Amino acid sequence: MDAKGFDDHDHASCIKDGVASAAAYCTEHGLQFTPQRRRVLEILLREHRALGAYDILDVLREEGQTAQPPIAYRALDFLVSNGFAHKIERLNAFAACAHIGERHAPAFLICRACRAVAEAAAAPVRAALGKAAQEAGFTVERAVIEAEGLCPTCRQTEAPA
Amino acid sequence: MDAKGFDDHDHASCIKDGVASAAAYCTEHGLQFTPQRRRVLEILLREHRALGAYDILDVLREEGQTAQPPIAYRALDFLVSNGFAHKIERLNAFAACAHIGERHAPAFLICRACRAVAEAAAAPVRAALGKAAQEAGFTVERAVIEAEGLCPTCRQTEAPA
DNA sequence: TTGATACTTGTAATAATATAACATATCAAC
DNA sequence: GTTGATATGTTATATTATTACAAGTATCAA
Repeated sequence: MDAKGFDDHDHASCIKDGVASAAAYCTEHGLQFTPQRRRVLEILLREHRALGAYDILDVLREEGQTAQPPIAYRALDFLVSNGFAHKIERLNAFAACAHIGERHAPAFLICRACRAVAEAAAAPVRAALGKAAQEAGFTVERAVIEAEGLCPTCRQTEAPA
Repeated sequence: MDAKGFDDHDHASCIKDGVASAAAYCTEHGLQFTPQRRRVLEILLREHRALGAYDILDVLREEGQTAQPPIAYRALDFLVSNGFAHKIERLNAFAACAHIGERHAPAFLICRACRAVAEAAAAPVRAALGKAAQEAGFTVERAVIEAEGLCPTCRQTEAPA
């Protein structure tokens, strides 16, 4: 898994592929990929950033919808439950999944300067965490792994001249 | 570092030692360990659980104080800034540090059944995370590492008979 | 010991995030 | 087409957190 989000890439196809993958997954699993859910996923896919539920509501309202909070939270619940988006706990916000359809439990890399969020492979991290937990007799079921720092671009920008 | 919180231990001394360590640290660093801050730390130390800011306010009010939200958030900011408490992002809540005075950046083990929170050594976890981030050109400054699952006690209880 | 300065607290108001509850509409399977 | 499950519309409210400003307290130098 690469850390898409910090690299240049074809962002249009990034959105298109994300929606297509989600649609395919829904068909395959008998889930309803309704216009609302699709729209919220598209809004998230537009950015490699986490958006708050109310940011999403703002976008929906600009589009003319009368959007109350449950509209956003329900769609987000659906997207997160099915692996199309992730909740970033540190930000109380949501980001589109960069690898829809692939089974994965990533670590998140959050740039404090540009707010970009990327996913990184977390298997070794989870292994280390599982081991530490085991020593305490603790069984890990889920884990939040979120790093904050500087992405490559912002790191350059911040570097002393 | 052990994962105190799941083990039996002398909890009275646990509170006393925590407060004493914090007091010593404040003296040494020229910080004001005011009654409010001490009280909030004591409230957190009473439990090996994360408490919300409003849980703390409830306790303060029961004690007769007129406690508005900033009272709790200011004290918590102070405690977290100085390493006397940690914010548990997953819970939007705060837990007393189990190792006040020791430099550490732990992983948190959150029991979904009894809500206990323990700290576990996270050096290997952070190393793995740093490596994964580096591959993306990302520089980690801080990391949230929180595992949810079952503590040893609750695991027994949940086990099929 | 006084005044300057920084830090801490009191208090009211409000912002930001999230959920509950219930009515209505749509879907999907029979 | 009826029915049971799923999804949406809508109002209200709960929970978490911050802003702003006034007043009090500690610290330190002159």
